[in-house]
Amino acid sequence: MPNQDIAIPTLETDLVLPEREGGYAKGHETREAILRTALSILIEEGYPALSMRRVAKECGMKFGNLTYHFRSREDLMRELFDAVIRSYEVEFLAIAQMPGAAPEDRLRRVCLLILDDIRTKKTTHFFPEIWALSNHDPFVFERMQELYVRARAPLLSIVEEMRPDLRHEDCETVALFISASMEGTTMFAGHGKPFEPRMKQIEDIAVESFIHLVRTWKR
Amino acid sequence: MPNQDIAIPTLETDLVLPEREGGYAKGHETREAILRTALSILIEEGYPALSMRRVAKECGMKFGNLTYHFRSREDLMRELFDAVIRSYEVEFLAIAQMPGAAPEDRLRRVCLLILDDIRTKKTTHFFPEIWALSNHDPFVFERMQELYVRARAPLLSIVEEMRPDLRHEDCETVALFISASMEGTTMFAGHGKPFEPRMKQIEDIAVESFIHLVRTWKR
DNA sequence: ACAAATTTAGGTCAATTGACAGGTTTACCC
DNA sequence: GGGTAAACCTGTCAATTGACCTAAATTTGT
Repeated sequence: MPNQDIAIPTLETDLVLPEREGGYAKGHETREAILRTALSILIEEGYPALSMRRVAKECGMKFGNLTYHFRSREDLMRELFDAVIRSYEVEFLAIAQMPGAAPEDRLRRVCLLILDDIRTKKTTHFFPEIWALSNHDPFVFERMQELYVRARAPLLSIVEEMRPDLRHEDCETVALFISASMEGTTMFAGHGKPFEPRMKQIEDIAVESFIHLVRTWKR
Repeated sequence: MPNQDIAIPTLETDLVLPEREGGYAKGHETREAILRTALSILIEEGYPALSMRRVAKECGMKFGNLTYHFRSREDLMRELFDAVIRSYEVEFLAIAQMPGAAPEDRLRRVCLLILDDIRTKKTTHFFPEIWALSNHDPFVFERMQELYVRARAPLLSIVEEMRPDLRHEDCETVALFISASMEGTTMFAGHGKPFEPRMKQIEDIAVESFIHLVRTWKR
C-alpha cells in the first residue's frame, strides 16, 4: 500500500511570536524581521555565525537599533528559539485533532507528516542546532523537551487507544521510541543528506514497523 | 527475554591518532594532550567554547606553543574530529567480526552495543555537535557520512544474510533505518536525558522491532 | 659533545564580539 | 498639530578571538 498519494499539509509559518502588550505596529514588524533574519542565519550558517552585528547588518539595520529591540544576545536567542519551537507546537496541535479515522491510519498519517517535515531545510538544519545547544544550555534543554512532549502527544494517544491493555508508562516509552526513530533520520535522509532520495521508502519501512510494534508489543 | 545480562564491552580509547611519520616522543604526547583537552571542552561546553586560547589555558600551555602544534584553529578541529571519529571506527570494526552466531543474535548484540554507547556522555554530547556542524562544514559532513557507512556495515551484512531475497539497495535502506532509529534516541535517552532511566526498555523495544522488520520487510 | 630538530615563551596585530551611553527621528494618540 | 513614548542611530568601551612573528630553551640523534 503505497502512501505517496496521501495529501500532506505544509507549514508556512516559520515563526510564532507571543502576543505583545504595548508598543507601535512598526516595532512588532521590526522585531519579527529581526527574528526571521536570525533564523535564516542559523539555518544557513549555523549557531556560531549568529552574532548581533551579523543580524543587524543582514536586516539592513544599525547595530544600536538591534540592541534596543533585544538588549542582549541571550535575549534574542531565547526569543528566537521560543518563536521557532512555538511554530512546531502549533503544527503538532493541528495534527492532534484528526477526525475519527482508524487509529492505525492516524498513526500512519502522523508519521508521514513528521517524516516529510524532516526533509525541509528548516527542520533538517534547525533541530541539530538545538540538540547540540541543549547539551549545554539549560534554557534550550527545557524548552526543547517541552516541545517534544507535545510532539509525542498525538503518538501517545494513538498508542493508548490501540493498546488499552498496556500501562501508561509503557505507552509512553513506545511513543518515545517511535518519535526518536523518526528524528534520527534527520542526519541521513533530511534535506541535502545522502539518503534524502530514499525518504519515501524509509517512510514505508518506518510506518510498517511502527504499526506492527504498537500492535504486538509486550513488555 | 531480558537482555540486561549480556556483557557489554566498553570503550576506553577516546581518541585514535594517525600514525606519525617523524618527530619526537614528547611531541606526540603534547599533541595528544591538546586533542584530549579540546575534546573535553567540546563535550563539556560545546563547540562555541572551543577556542585556541581556551585549549591552551586548559592544557597549562602557552598560546604560542599551541599554535606551533596546530598552525590554525581549523587544523586542530580537523584533526580532533578525525581522531574521535577514528575511535568510533575501531569500535565498529570490532563489532563487525563476531563469531558465527545466529544472525538475529548478532543483530541484537550490535544494537545493544550501539544503544549502550549512546548513553555515554562522550557520545551523547559529541554527536549532536557534529550533526550540527555537518550542516555547514563540508569536511565534517564528509567525514561523518564516512563514519556512518562503517557504522552501518555490520548491520548491513546481517540484514543481507537474513534476507538474501532482497535487493542490495533495500537491505541498505533497512540498515539505514535501523541505524538512524538508534541515533535518534540520543537526545531523549542519552546521558542526562529525561528517558535515560528507560533506556533498557527502549533497547528491548528497538531490538524486537528491528528483528521483526528485517525478518518480514517486503518492499 | 655537538648540531639539528623540536618545543616553549613572549608579544603584536587587526578584526570581531557584546554591552552601553547619548543623542535624534519617527510613529501614534489626543 | 502638538506632545510623548517608541523607535532608531552614532559612537565608544573592554574583552576576546585567530593569525603571525621572533627568540630562547630543550630534547634528540649521532
